[in-house]
Amino acid sequence: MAPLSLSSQVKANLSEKLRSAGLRTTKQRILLAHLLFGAGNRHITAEILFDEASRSGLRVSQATIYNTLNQFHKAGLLHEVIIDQGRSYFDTNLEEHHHFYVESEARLIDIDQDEIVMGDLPKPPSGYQTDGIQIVIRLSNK
Amino acid sequence: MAPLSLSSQVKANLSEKLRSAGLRTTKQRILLAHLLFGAGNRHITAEILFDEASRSGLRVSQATIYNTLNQFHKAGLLHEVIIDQGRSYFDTNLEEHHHFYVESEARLIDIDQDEIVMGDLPKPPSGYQTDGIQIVIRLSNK
DNA sequence: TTATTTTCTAGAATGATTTTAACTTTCAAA
DNA sequence: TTTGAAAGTTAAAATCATTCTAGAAAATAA
Repeated sequence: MAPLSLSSQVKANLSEKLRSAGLRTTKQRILLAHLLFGAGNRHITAEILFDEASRSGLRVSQATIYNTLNQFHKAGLLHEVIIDQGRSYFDTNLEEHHHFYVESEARLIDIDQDEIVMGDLPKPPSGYQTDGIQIVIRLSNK
Repeated sequence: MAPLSLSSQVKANLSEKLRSAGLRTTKQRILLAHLLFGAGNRHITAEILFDEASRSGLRVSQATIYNTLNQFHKAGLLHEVIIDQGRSYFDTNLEEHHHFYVESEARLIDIDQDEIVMGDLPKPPSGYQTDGIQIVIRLSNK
């Protein structure tokens, strides 16, 4: 496939996004950011992103995929969802929300925050602070 | 360390537990069941169980540790908790309950069911059924 | 006891992720 | 601009948890 070429407008927007997250702009990061953030909320694994990058015509190494996902995560651009033993999902939706997980399809489905009504959460033990809450509802085929 | 020897009473109880779960009784399974179920609720990884078994004097292969944890899980004697990328925890507490997870210590802490007040859960999409719900509250040191 | 099935084991294989070390790019300062 | 230090990228090797393999040992059934 011919290399995906991004308009300079799109590139400028993505560059700005990376810079304001404290990240340098590189060709690889711009392309990967475009794949990640260019089309609504996504749940993405390293493997999926690697395949999409390959198909889009930019040759990116696996190491760069992993580095980039981790950096974007640390910079607050992605949420990590741990739901499957041995494979990380990264969620572009940064709003607090939760997930259905369809094990048979290795697929995540968002649950809007307002679809789960929760009362008080338990206080963390002393000396600890809450870092995040994750609710996963596992689904199987009926 | 001298091999841990279990009283025949204890062995009989564990044998019964395995048999009624549909599992054959073997020396390894009895010892591992004792480590798992002999001392209140526990959150255990393959590595922890392997170390405890080694220290207790029975030489058990890693493969047996993994096989046994998976079999006990399939037989309903253990709950699997996926909370950490690339490592499974098995929980001997079969009651519905949830967890704090202290990342810096790789340690789980139970949250009693009645400490979390939840309203209605969202209905699964059509064609799917709910298999289980897991709530994890990640903690960091204050 | 004997036969059949299951379990156990060491070691190889797998699969996701991280590390290494050399090379390239970015960016700030001259 | 040039330049040089710091950061990023890469292929390949290493790591780590877990699973698989194939043969030996133990458990149950006949």
